[in-house]
Amino acid sequence: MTTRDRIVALADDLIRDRGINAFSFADISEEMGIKNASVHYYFPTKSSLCLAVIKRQQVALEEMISLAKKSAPLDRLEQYMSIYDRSKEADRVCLVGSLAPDLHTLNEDIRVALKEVAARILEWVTEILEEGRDEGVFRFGGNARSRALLIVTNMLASLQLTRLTKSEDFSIIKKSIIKDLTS
Amino acid sequence: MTTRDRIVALADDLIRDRGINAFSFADISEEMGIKNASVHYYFPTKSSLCLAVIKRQQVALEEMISLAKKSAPLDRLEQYMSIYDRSKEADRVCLVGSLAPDLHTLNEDIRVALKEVAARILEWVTEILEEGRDEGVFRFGGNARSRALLIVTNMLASLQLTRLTKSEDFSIIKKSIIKDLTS
DNA sequence: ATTTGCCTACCTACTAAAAGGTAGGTACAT
DNA sequence: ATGTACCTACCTTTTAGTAGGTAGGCAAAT
Repeated sequence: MTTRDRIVALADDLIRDRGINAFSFADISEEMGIKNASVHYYFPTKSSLCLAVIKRQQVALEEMISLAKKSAPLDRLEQYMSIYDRSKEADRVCLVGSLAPDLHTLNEDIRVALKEVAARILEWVTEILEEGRDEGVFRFGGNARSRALLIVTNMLASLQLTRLTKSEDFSIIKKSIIKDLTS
Repeated sequence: MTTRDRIVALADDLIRDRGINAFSFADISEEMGIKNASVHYYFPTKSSLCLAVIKRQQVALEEMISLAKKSAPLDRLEQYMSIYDRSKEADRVCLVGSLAPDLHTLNEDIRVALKEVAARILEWVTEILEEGRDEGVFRFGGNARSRALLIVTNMLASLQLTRLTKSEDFSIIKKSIIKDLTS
């Protein structure tokens, strides 16, 4: 991994651990054993670093979507949920859930990119649900996008809420979502 | 309203607008037309101010719960949801949803208080659901607490996600929750 | 009745640390 | 000899927080 990639990965981790406004270039440079100015060499501003984190997420998301393309709807849904599994293990929240509360402190570029991510996730889950219903493996009321909104909000907030309640609540939420859809 | 109460109300608004780590004592003192040091007179540290915000939320929550006590389950659920309505109108997120992503930057006192709030909300919604099911007005699979987890996560994240998608999505989510329970 | 003293609710003026960011230099690889 | 990937050494602003002062209200002591 290049230094640049390591910086972005570390920033991503810090943002999802404690929020965009609670980490500094010093946190990154110290952790990496380089100097403050060297981080600025790759990312002149904090905004540019944050944007890189989001763009990376976008790439990873597209990769996951196209990798899952051939799977059955239920498998695809479980793959979607597994994104949050990995976050939960490290007690991180998701990127959208970390940045949305601080949205009003972020510049336009970042807001646009974040909106794209949110829209893409919703689109993907909507697609999975539609296909699942057509195939008869999923049952749910309302249209697929409304159902996707419910599921995405469940997943997003589960990482946040279960920081405060019990960790087991995370898997309770996951199992309930699947059960609701398949029974 | 006393100066002290105005400070707490303003801090609450700022936290839910842009996050705990993106507002300063200067934001408060300027808005109120007093000096930085005067805010410190009431709240020696930022943590103590944040704690006061959470305690205020706890009081408001208990007030709402006891005020709603005699209402029917469906009305009580709608009263619970109306908390988020008021936030959505001002494009604010909820306190738990604002602080949870930044939890690792907060001290123990605050974490404990926030856990209490989260637990109390869950308890209340669980109660409403149980009673609604017993009375035959609500239908849902799984136990009441699991269902409460789903609904609370829906509401918490709806404020965050709909900052990024469309505002109408917020009422779509609300209506879907009610419809799922009552059909 | 007036003085004395204390409390509340601010103020001025400051500090130390941390923040994001910059200018310009260097060492090595191509 | 040019670019890449760092570095040293700054700067400015903002941050949370503090020390100590003051003006007015109240209340007991003289």
